[in-house]
Amino acid sequence: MDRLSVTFAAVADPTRRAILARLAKGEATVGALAAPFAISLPAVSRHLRVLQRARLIEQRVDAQWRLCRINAEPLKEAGDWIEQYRRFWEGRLARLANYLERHPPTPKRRKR
Amino acid sequence: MDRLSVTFAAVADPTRRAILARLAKGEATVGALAAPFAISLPAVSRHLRVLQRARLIEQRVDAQWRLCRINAEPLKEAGDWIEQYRRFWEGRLARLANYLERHPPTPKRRKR
DNA sequence: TACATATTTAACTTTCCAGTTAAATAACGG
DNA sequence: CCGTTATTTAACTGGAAAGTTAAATATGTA
Repeated sequence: MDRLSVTFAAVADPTRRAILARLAKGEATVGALAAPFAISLPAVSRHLRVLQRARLIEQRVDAQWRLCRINAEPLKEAGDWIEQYRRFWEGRLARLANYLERHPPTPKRRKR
Repeated sequence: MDRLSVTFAAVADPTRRAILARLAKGEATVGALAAPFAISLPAVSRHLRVLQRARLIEQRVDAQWRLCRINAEPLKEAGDWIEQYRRFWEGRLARLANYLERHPPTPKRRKR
């Protein structure tokens, strides 16, 4: 899978987004990250592996703890991709599309 | 699934992103959208259903054609979510993180 | 050494996703 | 009405994802 797909897939899960939100406030251990969720620790561990594969987090070992840290850098590329489409949800084009939705141009029949 | 998850999941596929890129240039029929890909028409049809479920496209019927149109509006919310993390990949915080990565602070052992 | 804590790995289940081919549906044009 | 074109639905397959419990691994402490 390409990087962009991996990034988007990683954040397409509410648990993983919540984990990132928590890490935005600072480093945390796996246990601390797991605490708010009703799922088992192995399940969280796997979510972390997905985030790690997407390079959205990094882990550092401190004794028996794994301290997780956010690495938002892959989100830059994702944000850039989305940004391409900004003109479609704002400005002239969006208003035009909106207008056309309400006032369809006479639908020219396609002959062949 | 929540809206944001649905949106991210929809764009986490290169074929679907390519379809959106094509639609950014204007409306297209299902057949025209399918043409560039090496996959069957039913497969494309399902990709379109995923995009439609995410409300990233809309379809309009013209005789036996389904004309697809982009609706980037859901990307706004996705972009906003990503934007929250911008400060982590640029500016002070990113530089600090980078610095710390290179010069780890004396790792204080956790006692208990 | 032995125990407790933190986390991962293994093995398994269930569900979802993307692809296939073949058949169904819908609309046009002669 | 019939054949052609456009697209979807059905039925099936293979593989990946997310969850579970139980066992393994690693480290600090008594």
